Amino acid sequence: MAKQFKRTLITTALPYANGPVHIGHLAGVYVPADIYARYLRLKGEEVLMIGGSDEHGVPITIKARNEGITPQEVVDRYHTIIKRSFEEFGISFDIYSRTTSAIHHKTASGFFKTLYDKGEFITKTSEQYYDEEAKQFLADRYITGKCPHCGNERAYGDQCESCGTSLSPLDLIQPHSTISGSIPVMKETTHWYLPLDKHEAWLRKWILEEHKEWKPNVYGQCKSWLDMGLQPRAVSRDLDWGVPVPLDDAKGKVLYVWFDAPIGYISNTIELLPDTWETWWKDPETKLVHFIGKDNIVFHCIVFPSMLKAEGSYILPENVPANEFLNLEGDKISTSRNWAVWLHEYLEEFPGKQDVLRYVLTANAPETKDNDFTWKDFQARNNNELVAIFGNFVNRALVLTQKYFDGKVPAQGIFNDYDQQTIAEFVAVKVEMERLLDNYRFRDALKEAMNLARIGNKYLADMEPWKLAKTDMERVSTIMNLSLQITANLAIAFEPFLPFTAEKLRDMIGLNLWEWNALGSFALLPEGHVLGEPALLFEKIEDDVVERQVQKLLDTRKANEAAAYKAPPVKEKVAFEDFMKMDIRVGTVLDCQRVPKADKLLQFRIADGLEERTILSGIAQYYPDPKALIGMQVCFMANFEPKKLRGIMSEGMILSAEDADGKLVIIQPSAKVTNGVEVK
RNA sequence: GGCGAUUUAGCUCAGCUGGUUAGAGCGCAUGAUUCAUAAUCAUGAGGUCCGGGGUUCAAGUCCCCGAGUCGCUACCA
Repeated sequence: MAKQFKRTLITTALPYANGPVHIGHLAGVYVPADIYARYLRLKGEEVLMIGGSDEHGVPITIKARNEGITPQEVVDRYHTIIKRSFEEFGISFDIYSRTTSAIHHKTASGFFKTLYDKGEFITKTSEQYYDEEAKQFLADRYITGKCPHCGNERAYGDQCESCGTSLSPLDLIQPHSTISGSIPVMKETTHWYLPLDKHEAWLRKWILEEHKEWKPNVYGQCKSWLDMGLQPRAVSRDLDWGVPVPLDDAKGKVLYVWFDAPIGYISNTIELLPDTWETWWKDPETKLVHFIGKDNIVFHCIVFPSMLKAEGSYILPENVPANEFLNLEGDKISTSRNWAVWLHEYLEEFPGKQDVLRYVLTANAPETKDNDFTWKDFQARNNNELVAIFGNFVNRALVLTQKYFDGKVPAQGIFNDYDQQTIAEFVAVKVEMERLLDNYRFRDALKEAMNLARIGNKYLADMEPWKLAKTDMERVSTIMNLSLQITANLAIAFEPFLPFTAEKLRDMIGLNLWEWNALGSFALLPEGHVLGEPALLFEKIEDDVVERQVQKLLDTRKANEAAAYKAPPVKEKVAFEDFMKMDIRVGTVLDCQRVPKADKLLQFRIADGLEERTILSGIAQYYPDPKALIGMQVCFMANFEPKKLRGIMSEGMILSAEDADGKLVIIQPSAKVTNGVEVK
């Protein structure tokens, strides 16, 4: 814990280049990482902040296919938007690159080769779907078919977007390839796996014993994984978009994104510092810190460290300050549902207000639990805190100086006890801010910075220079000098959080010196120094502005609801004989109960006119009271291949209609019929 | 279902290894003040610390049972 480091390497989760960046990304990763980087730089420490776009993986290829463009064009588009909006927002990356770069391909495949040569991988052969027409294995997302759960015809091999359940390609009914449309066949394929189980022992010691200071959620989740026992993880996939596996017998195989992406941190460092990058990744005196969201904990605490350890020459992260999630107006942020505040849109609609958003996201950061971003809160924090406390104090100090001293820093004179006490408070706040920042508690650190402005306001209120001006200009001189020194201190204290404002303030008062250690000094502005024209640091945000934003969101929600359901296109024509192959019948529910230890499954006992049969159906969440279904007549597929689920043999499928919102409703005959009759 | 985290004033959050009347910011109320973007400063009112048991001289803080929320994971014919 008390370990001293010479330099700090900060990595930020690589945003996936299939969409722009939104406030959730910012609050969770980039704003805190940027605060940390700026703070350390201000202290004069050696720091590197690495970022980049994650540009491989199946969803990007699908997006490309849907839009009729190449994957490269997709990632070019979003990489450009993301990179530009980060820059404009003041995220101070030393480099923001991408995983499609040549350097990354070289680095990642080299990394793989090293592990391969060291014998760190095992291979496993399994059967996967293969498209004979396109002559390639099909990634989960390349297979569509009917969702066994909700009947959606366009479910993907990994997930049904209609009902949200995750699937395996083998689950799909009537699977077909999205590439050629042909029906895929099962074929053997071999992949390399990283045997995480082999790394369990040292991981246990390293995390559970040596990093007890990690955040509770991070530590707890790692412990949970380690206690469950680690499994080998495939590092390659059959796909043509990505970093090719650098082996002769690996045609058509690329590195799995999870293996590929974190190496991007390394590649981007190499791109930036081709000669000295190893100092940053291999010297034990470098402190490596990963900023991520909570969904990424296991990758960064267990998987990536295992990769680094297997390679052998790399250091391990010192901390992984994962944040929780940010919600928006009470709802989960969602790219696909377009429920988000997009950074590039914010920058356009609120020009010059980068710091307002940075402030709100930090003051309300999801550091310990999920938080909610609301426009009302955005407005309140701007008007009541930035304008009223920080902006107002600076304005008071500058306007008073203008009025009484012609805009020149007046003589300091002699500090009295109250002055000294005020100065002492500043020094105390500085110490506290350091403690908080060093422990990744940015929300509280920002609060302390605001306290400095509060101290300033109180100082002016207590000293009342506007009254003394009538009797004791010498004292007023000291008061205003001190107030200006406070202002200069604010420019330093706020730099990590509100860099644009800090710069504006520095320019305004002509402060050249700015380093963290100057914080707490009251000799930052010399007597006689001429100040610039006072300008407002922040402006009020009126009701109609935030109302418009809320309206925009509501419109989005409405549009989403309207667009939520599109009747799927009619499927391929089938012959009557094919239809007749399906044996759909009516039966009566004799019994119905939940399957233990399964969230979604209901177990039906059906009177089918012959004997009885058991059918499982994944509709438990829509029928909270299974007993109520007893006695009801249902339609079911009678000649399905029986299948064991959760240890119970299911002999058929209950037919349900899936509503627009994904809700399943059981189909039943409109009048009572005899059990076992056919439906046609 | 399993595992992890979380649940404290209207809102957002602090409360380390259990110890006098549970804290902060915002909002609210009252007062003071006018240099300032009606901003500021002071004072105050707000809490069966998710619910139920238990350990202890003493529990928001430890143990057990349960509920809500989020994440990971299993299941989805």
